[in-house]
Amino acid sequence: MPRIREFDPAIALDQAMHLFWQRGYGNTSIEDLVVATGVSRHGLYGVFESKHKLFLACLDHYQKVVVGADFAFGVVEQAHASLKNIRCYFTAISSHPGGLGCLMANTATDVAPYDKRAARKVEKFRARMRGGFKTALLNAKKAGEISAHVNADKMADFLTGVTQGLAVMARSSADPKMTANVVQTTLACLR
Amino acid sequence: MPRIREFDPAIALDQAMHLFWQRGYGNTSIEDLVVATGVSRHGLYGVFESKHKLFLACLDHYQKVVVGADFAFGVVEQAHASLKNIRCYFTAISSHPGGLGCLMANTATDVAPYDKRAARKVEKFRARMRGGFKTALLNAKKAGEISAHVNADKMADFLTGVTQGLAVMARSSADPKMTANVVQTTLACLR
DNA sequence: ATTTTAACAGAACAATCATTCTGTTAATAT
DNA sequence: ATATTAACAGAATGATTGTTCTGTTAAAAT
Repeated sequence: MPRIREFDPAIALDQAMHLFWQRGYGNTSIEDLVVATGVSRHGLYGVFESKHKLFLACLDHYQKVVVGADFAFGVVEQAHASLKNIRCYFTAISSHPGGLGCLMANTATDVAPYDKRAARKVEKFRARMRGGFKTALLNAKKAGEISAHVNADKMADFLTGVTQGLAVMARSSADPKMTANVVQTTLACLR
Repeated sequence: MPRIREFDPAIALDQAMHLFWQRGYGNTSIEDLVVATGVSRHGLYGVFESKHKLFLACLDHYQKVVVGADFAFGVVEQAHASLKNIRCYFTAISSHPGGLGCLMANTATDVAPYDKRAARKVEKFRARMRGGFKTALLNAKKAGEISAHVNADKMADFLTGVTQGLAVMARSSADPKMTANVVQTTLACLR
């Protein structure tokens, strides 16, 4: 009996995510979201409840479609990923000048200190990266691609930390040569 | 003839800096600054012109008193600094759980994408770090503390990048063990 | 003592924020 | 056809934002 919804929540979520990624939580108003999604205030509130919950949903969506993409960190999370995949990942993120950085890293500095739920998602995100790197590193060790003396746990933490630094650099338009040097030196640590 | 100012702009600047560091630019209102500094709106505007200019002044102040402190990056910038100083610096920032991160790194993700003047300060800050690290690395090479094959420029870029990653981790309350692993692995790269 | 100057406290301002409300419209079930 | 349901567009709301304005007060120069 009810009137049918004229917008696709999944598409609106994706558009909202890109806006939050670009502008950050605090710099994005409901009006901005209305314009970007083409959905009325009432429509957004009806589906997502509040700006805050919409944002949290965007964090999950980001991890699904951006982080997990097989041209992004997804390449490291592939089954049987090894050194080649790690190199591939770092090469990919280093060739991304004038970028938006990483929504999770932006959230870590922006909203995590004020928002426990966002903070938890950031922490889970880091755990995810550490896990992905660790598995790939163990595979690489098994294949003899890296030294047997490498501590996979420590190295995974390290790679995760470097990734966050690269995200900050990308968002603030660091010199691409500097980014390249970070990546190059990081990969050299894996020998 | 005029009435004399009842507050010290230098003290107000320092207090404002700590507030911006803690809360970020967007999450800090003039009212917050009035409360924290004990200075009236008119007083703040009379001396600092606008919230934005006050923030920029805080970025400079931060670099002077926090970054340059000799228990912080200042230790790397000391004359004749070498490997020991770099180790000292990383050890110091790793033992800082539940911290505020780095105001410059926060600014890099928060406001730099929207504010050219802040972006320029972030870029200058990075150049400063690279320069400090490079000099210390060259000293360390000369002293035979690190391999002669180390490329000081590249390694300085790398250390700067890692530092930004550690700042993100500190601000979002990453597990101290993870931070320690990042630092440990980074320092191991210097052999 | 009086005038001058600018800092003072805080009200006032217009803009913008997230959120809610109002009346209208469209799709289905009867 | 009609009643019902919820989505629609957009106005209204109250709070908060950065900034400016108003009248008062205090220090120094005359």
